[in-house]
Amino acid sequence: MPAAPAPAPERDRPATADDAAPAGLRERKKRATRHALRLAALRLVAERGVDAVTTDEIAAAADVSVRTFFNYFASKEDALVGNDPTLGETLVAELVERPADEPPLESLRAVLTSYARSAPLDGEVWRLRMRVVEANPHLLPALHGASAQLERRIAAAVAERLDVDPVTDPYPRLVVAVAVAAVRAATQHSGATGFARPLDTIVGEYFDALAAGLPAPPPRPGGDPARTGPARVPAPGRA
Amino acid sequence: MPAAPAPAPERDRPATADDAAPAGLRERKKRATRHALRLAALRLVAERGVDAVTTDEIAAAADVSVRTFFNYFASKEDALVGNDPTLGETLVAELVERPADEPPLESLRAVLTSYARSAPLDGEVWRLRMRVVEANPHLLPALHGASAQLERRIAAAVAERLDVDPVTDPYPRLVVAVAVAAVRAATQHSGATGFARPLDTIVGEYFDALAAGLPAPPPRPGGDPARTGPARVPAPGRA
DNA sequence: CCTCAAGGTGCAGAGTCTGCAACTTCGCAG
DNA sequence: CTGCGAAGTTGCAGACTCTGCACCTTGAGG
Repeated sequence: MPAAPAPAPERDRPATADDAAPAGLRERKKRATRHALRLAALRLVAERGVDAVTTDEIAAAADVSVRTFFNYFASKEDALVGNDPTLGETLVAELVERPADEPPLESLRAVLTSYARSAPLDGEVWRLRMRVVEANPHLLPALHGASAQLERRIAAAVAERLDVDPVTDPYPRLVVAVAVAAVRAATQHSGATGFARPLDTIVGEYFDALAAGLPAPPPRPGGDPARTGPARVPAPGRA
Repeated sequence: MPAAPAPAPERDRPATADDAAPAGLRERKKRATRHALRLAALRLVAERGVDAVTTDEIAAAADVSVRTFFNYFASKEDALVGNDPTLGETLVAELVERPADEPPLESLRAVLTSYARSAPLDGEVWRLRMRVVEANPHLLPALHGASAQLERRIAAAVAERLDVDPVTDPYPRLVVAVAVAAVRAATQHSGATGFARPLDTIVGEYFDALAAGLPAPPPRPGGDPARTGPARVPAPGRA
């Protein structure tokens, strides 16, 4: 099933922004600091729990002042579960390059699988993040909230592509909300199953399921009560 | 067009929990205090903005101590955008009463439209909430996050109904994430259009769109560039 | 009445986060 | 290579959020 016939080109530059873009020294240092802070936060929290780690300690671990920590992240939670600030524009940029007549769900599929392909580059962050959220469920709201601004931004872009009013027309909001929800579900699934299969594959399958109208899963095929296969999305793919 | 043929019974007791359940004096007082606090918070923030209102002032406006405020809400944001703490169990309770062989998306549709029917009972809270979030976009993450715990709880219930493993099986997470996203999108749309049409109708339409695989909207019917109709979801309904 | 438990309150203290005013470092001409 | 402006870092003061704890107050039920 990962043998998708590549329905569209989708061969751009993913660019997670944590990417190794060869920029000036300043820019590189900034990225490094940001990354160091995030990693320090995640590592500390992973071993002690959210409440037992202060911004003081995180900053110290990354060798910067607390003030600097707050120059990079709006809050402790942001450091743990926040998205890269450039992600929104990156995704929108990829979106506008999709063929204008492509159905929105299809465009989003392309853009988001592309994202899912590049995101896990930063393996440790992902793993830690999932572990930390699992261990501190009260971070869940923050995790979900992290994509809120993103969602709004992308919905605006979709509205523009469709040439409809972004506030009164329901469609862009809906597709984007649903698409982002699917990506989040995929991410959680990926984390819950130990990152066994590539994230973009899972995201692709979820979009298949979406496009098929989320059909109910096979109604108890055999009768084995402990059915717990690795991952089995209803729709096999629209290849 | 809201003349939906009522595909399923869905005639239970919605019960928003801000419901007027005739309980003991203690219980009534608690509800009243909670409501007073929420309302006070929303009103103050609506006119001054989030950062210009302190928990002190909110508590004062509701005639309780700050400490009590925090007994009711985990944070200022929680008071503004948080869900009622009983909502999760209420929804799950309704969910388990759906016929066992009903497709999950259908069950969720029933439960969530029912919720959408009862929620707007508390008109002022809804209106203020939407207004406040619109005026303070940095609340958006909190708004999205508010349903995170809910989502997890419902997904667990769906997994149980389907008798699959809630952590390794992707389906429950996906349907629920998507369904909740649809409800949120509907809520936002409803707010953005001045609550012109009943929320449950909108939610119903969104579920139609979901079940139909989120088809692209009609590709520019005439050619009028300023097309801004009241609300026009692609799928007319699967009646 | 009387008692118990649930809820409300005040206080102290830890921690988060922001504005401001230096100070240091990078990028870029001249 | 030298110097200047922009960008980034830092420390500090201070407002605010949130929690634990001990002590009251009040509704529920004998």
